[in-house]
Amino acid sequence: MNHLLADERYNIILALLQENEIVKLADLIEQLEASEATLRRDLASLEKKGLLKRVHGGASLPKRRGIEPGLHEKTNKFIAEKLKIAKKAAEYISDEDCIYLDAGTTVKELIPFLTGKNVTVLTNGLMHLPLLSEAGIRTMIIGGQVKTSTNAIVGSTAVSFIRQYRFDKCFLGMNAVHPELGYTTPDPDEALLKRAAIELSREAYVLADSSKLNDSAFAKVADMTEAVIITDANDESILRPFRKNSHTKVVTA
Amino acid sequence: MNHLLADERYNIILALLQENEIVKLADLIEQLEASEATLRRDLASLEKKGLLKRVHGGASLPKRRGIEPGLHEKTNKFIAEKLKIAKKAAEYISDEDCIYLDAGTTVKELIPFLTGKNVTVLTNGLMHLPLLSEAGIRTMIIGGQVKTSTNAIVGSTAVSFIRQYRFDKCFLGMNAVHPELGYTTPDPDEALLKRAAIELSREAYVLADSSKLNDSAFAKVADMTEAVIITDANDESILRPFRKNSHTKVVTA
DNA sequence: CAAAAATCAATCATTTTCAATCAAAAACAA
DNA sequence: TTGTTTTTGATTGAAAATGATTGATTTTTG
Repeated sequence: MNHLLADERYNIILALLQENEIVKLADLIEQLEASEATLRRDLASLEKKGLLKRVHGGASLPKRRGIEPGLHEKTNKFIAEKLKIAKKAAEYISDEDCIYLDAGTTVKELIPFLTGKNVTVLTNGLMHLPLLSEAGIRTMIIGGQVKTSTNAIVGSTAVSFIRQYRFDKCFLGMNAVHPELGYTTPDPDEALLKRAAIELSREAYVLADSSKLNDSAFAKVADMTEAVIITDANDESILRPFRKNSHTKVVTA
Repeated sequence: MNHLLADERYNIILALLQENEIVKLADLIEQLEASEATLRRDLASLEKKGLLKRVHGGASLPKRRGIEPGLHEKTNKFIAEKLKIAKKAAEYISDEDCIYLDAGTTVKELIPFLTGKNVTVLTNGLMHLPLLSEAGIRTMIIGGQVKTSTNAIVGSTAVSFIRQYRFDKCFLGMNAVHPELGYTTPDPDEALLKRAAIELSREAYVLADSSKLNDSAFAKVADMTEAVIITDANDESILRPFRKNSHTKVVTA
């Protein structure tokens, strides 16, 4: 087995990682018969995608939070998609930005990409705090009623709290995205907060995997034109309705 | 077998610890084939993360290990005392009360006693949220800056947030309690928030085990007369200075 | 209690690994 | 084919981790 393609090397590296939790660069050089420089680039590239974490002398599995058994089944299915979306969203974040992070699993994947960007974060998601703390990010949390089922802050207090601030960007999760009906979510309280975040941001981004597209829920958050939609869907038949309105901005991860 | 990566050594050390409760440095040198200096650094690093406790000649499991269920048993040395204090404090809480719970381990012990009392809670302690949720208590959290070292909300935003509310009672932890110097704490930001809570409450209670008595810290919170002190100390020689001022209310658990 | 042994923290030289650069090789398009 | 872009491999100085040495501190022993 002589020359391997880049993607083949990627797959082997990731497979070795799954087996051993950690791989040494020296071992990779031997097993894949590629140069040190190439494999070093491979590791850098895979780390950028969030698929592994580089350590001195090799790489290890990235720390995955949230081993709660209940949520495991739901979240795991779209984890790769969520990661792609989060990676894309991170490209829009600049140094020194003040950003709002909505509660939710997709937005959570965005946090590891914030390290080193020196951003300030305001969030209503209690589940984000451990990761934000670990990433060493200046964090503020919205005050208000704790909704225990989703570990998020909601309610009128939360809305008036958030109105004290202005953001460079906001990143929102969303339950349903529809070309004509716009962004919607089941809980009216959450909808109010999301709407406020959009209004207070210079740029608003909605992160939604393809299962949320062309669906609608009870409470309206905003029209399609009020926020950029970032999704993993690349099927043109799904995306075409969204492109009809030229003011709707669609980004594919 | 080649040299081990740092993370691999960490994992092996921790695994050995799980098996034997204690590991000798000399054994690690032999098993991991690394130098004394390296392993010494490893132990220092792991101790910094709180994953083990260094002892002369090796390392042992940290006292607070066993991460899952009973948070009640593993906080500090004074659990029994804290529990007695919390139980006493709970006697002052009535049905339908609106109460403020300060961050801190002693106040945390109070939460299980709230079940069934139909109270509304405002808190700045992120560490309280799981227990409050479990107890099914209507909970609001203060908005503001997250202080990661103590898992609490602090800062000027927090103070102005709390001023929107009024409480029937507030329950505060305290680092130091002194008969003449009053209630003090090391962090001025925390002091401001505690002081605000006292002002906004019809009745204020400070929960402090005997190790905090007759001590003082940097930032003043309030005079002794402004809050009831609940403590486990029953040594009259300790308590007498506090009783000198007849306006100071002392409760022994 | 004092001496001896063991362990510790701090420092420095050595080795290993890293990131950046550039030239050669391969893949690709016109 | 020719020219261009992408990928790869080698080289470099910088950065990080390691191992040995030192003297200070702690524990054990007599």
